[in-house]
Amino acid sequence: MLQQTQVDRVIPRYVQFLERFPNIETLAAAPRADVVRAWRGLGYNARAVRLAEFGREVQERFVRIPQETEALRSLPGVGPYTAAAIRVFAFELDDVAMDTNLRRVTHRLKFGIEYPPLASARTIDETARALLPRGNAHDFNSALMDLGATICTARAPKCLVCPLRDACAAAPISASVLDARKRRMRVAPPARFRSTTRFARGRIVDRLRALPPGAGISLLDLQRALDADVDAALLERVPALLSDLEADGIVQRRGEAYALSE
DNA sequence: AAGGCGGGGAT
DNA sequence: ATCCCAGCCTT
Repeated sequence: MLQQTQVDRVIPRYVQFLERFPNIETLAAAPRADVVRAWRGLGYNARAVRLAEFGREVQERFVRIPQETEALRSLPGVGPYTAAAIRVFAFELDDVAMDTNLRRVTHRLKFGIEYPPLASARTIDETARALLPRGNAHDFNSALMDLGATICTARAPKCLVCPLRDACAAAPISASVLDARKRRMRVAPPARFRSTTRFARGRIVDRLRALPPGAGISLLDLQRALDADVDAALLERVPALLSDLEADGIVQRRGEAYALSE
């Protein structure tokens, strides 16, 4: 849930999710569509599909969630960050969970303002590892993430109250300078969000999620339901979007009707 | 290496 | 209005 989604918005969903799926056995036994339904409001619905698969594969291949990086990485939805996060926060092992916060904090601390980038991802990672205190990875990761989320923020960092100010290569950062450097790097202006396929996909899945379990909806009815929210140009592309969603394992076609994939 | 994938809070 | 978020997977 925390992959590209802010902590404050995850917490209530996470609590609800654990009520419905309190352990890996329950998750493994649950229909995929149940997991996708429980995911409402979180976005990036493919993560729900991967989590459902994660549950099944853990039970099938490992019984319990493994601790080794290689084994974790072999599971669906588990990349470099998530594998390290499980090791650090669930198992108290020494590792670096390099998320967007740690990346930004480390860059600023050791190399200066991150626009333009002054170090490769690999170098950033090695730099953070060199700072990791043995036996205190949980505190280390937690502290730097919180620092990044509250003080060393992406937009307007609060260097004046930062405990690392004196040791920081970037401090004090002026918000306007940060903005200017960032703008200088920008290439093409992004499209209006409501006219993106991304928006339409989200509306489609949300409509299917609202269906009674087991029920489906025809293409025509679906387009009718989306008419108020989605541009006409995008409405024509709903069939293609449904195919994409089907390929992603989110949607299932049943004859002329569409539903969440079981 | 680049592009796709959501939704909502913060500024 | 725009930015950004405890990334991952596919091409």
